[in-house]
Order: sequence, then C-alpha cells, then structure tokens
Amino acid sequence: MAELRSDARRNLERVLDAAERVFAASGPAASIDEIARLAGVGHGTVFRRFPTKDDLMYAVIERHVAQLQAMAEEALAADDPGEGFFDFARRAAELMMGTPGIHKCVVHCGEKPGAAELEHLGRKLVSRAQRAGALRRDIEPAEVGPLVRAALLAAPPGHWRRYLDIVLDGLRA
Amino acid sequence: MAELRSDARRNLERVLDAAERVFAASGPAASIDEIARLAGVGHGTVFRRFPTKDDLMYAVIERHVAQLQAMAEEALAADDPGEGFFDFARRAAELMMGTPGIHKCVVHCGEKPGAAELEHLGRKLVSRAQRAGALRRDIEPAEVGPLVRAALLAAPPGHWRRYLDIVLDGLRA
DNA sequence: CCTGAAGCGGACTCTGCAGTCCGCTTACGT
DNA sequence: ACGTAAGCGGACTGCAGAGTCCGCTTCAGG
Repeated sequence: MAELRSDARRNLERVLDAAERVFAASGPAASIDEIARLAGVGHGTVFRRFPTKDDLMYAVIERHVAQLQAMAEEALAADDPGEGFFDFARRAAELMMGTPGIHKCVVHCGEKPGAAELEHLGRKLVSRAQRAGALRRDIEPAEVGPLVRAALLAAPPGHWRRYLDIVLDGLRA
Repeated sequence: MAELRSDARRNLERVLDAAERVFAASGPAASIDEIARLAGVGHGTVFRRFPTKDDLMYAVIERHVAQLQAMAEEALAADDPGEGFFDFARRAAELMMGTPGIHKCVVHCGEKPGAAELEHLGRKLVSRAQRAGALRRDIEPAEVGPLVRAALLAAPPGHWRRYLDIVLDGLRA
C-alpha cells in the first residue's frame, strides 16, 4: 500500500471517497461506473484495486466498523450494564443513520468484513446487560443487532428514533 | 376471463400457480423465465396475460391481501380493542411468514394492489387500540405495519415469533 | 533527459433480465 | 372436416452492470 506510485495513491483515495459517497446515497445497488465517474477515473482503475464490487464495499464499510468498535468498547466499560447497552444502541444508531446507504451495505454483506471482533463485543454487551437483568433473556445476543438494524431501515426518513425507542422498549426485561 | 379458450385458461392457471411458488421462494427477484419454465409455457405466454412482471406480482399478492383483509375485519369486531389488535398481528404474521418471499413482494410493491382498503382497516385497528390505552400513542397507525413487517423479515428462519413478541411488547402502552 | 515498469482508461465481453414480435399450432363453431 | 381467429413460444431486441484486456501515458530512478 505504501509501494504505490503517487498518482496511483491519489486515485485510490479518490475512489474510496467517491465510493463512500455513492454507497451512502444508493446502498449496495450503487454501480462501479458511477463511482468511477464521480472519482474521475476509468472503471478499470477501480477494478484493479478492488477486484470485485464487494471488495470495494468492504473497504468502505471497514472505516465505519472501526468507529462502532470503539463505541462498543467504551460501552463495555460503563458502570451500569443496562445503560451501557442502551447508550451504545442509541449512539450506534445515530452513526449508522447518518449514512443509511452504508447501513444497507452492512446488512447486505452480513457484516463479513472485519466484524468478527465487533460482533464479539456486541454479544458481550448484550449478555452483560441480560445478566444484570436489564434485558429480556429470550433473545440470543447475536440476534439483537439484526433486529435493531431492520427496524431502523424500515422507518420513514425522519422517524427512526421512534422506531428505535419501540424496539429498545421491547427488549427491556 | 371467461372468454378464454380452454388451453389459454389452463395455461393461465399454471402460470399463476408457478408464479406463486416461485415468488414465495425467491421474492421479487424471481425471474419471469423461471416462472414460465416451471409452468411449462414459453415466457411470451406469461407476458401476454401480464404485460409486466409487477402485474403478475400483484395478481399473486391479491389473494393473500384478501385473506388479511378478512382477518382485519374480524379483529375490528373483537370486544377488546387491544386483544383485537394483538391477535390480528399474530395471525397476520403467521400467514405472511408461511410464504416469506411473497411477504417481500408485498413490501416491494409498497402494497399498491388493492391494499388501500386493508391499510384503512389497519389504521382503524391501531387507533382503536390506542384509544383504549392498549398501545403507545407516539406512533402513527400507518407506521405500525412497516415496523412489524421489517422485524419479521429480519428474523433468522425459525425465530420470527420471538422478534414479533419483542416488537409487540415495545408497542404496548 | 531517457527508459522501463507501473498505472491508466475505455472499448470489449459476458451475463441475466424485461419486454416484443411473428410464423406456426390448436381449439372450436359451423 | 375445415377455416379461422385465438393462442402459443421462442428467437429477438434493448438495457444495464460486472469484470477483462491491452495499447497508451506517466511516474520515478539513474
């Protein structure tokens, strides 16, 4: 990655920026051609760095996952497990809903990228809250994320916070 | 519809049956070719009866919508508004989740077909339950359906009942 | 500078879909 | 039984997007 020629590095950056914007706007349905056009490069250039569209999507997603991971770690350090969980849910939702298209990409990928770590943190967060009696126990820790995400995506543009409240209320013990 | 030649009527039936099965399996992504193949007809035959894929989808969906409508009317007649609503939700979910692909088609169409009536019934059902104090008031009657449907579709295959419970709990006053 | 390797980009292929068209077939009234 | 209009089906078109390839351009080291 450091071995790239200067023009190549510049183009790579442009591609990633464009991809982020286009995926954010159109979700997984975004086309490589559109990204290349916005980046001001030929689409062959995109494919040289990212052999498939999914590869590019992962690259874009990875930055977001990193942010979520930091939040999750912080939440795990909270004194009150219940509050840690609900705060995290709200903050994560705020982040994801800033770029709904990318949110859809995450759902689309089944979170394959480097999300094993994040998923692990999420599970810990949930089961800690369950043990503390703040969360209903009849749901698997791994299932909470998908449920919340689905509710967020189903909401009409401005109203996802209401949907989130409802689902979080439903999750309470 | 009664003016059809006998072979045409038979083919029409075959097409609808095949479409139902294929849409149920693959959702809105199903291809006309696959439906035609399963029906044992050329795809030109499908297009003669249903000029666009959406037309065919509507035809398939309509039967399901009719069933839901009957349920909704029954639920509106229930003594307890809250119970009427929650029973309807569970029964409707049971019906829809029997054919998840068709459920996806319904979501895909934004329920255009003849669903104005059903939507109206749904709104009445919700606002009646809200007035009776059985349902939280900070959600529009028209928003309840999408939220519930999204949760159902997000559930891993066998577990949608759990997801439904959670969302319905969240909806309680 | 000059050169060769790295990089570029767009023309090209391939795939899969919706939707059209028309020569052939078949049901059905007489 | 036969004439004809209704019906059939598959070859065809058009489109859009993913991924490939290769002749040309540009960077960077000597």
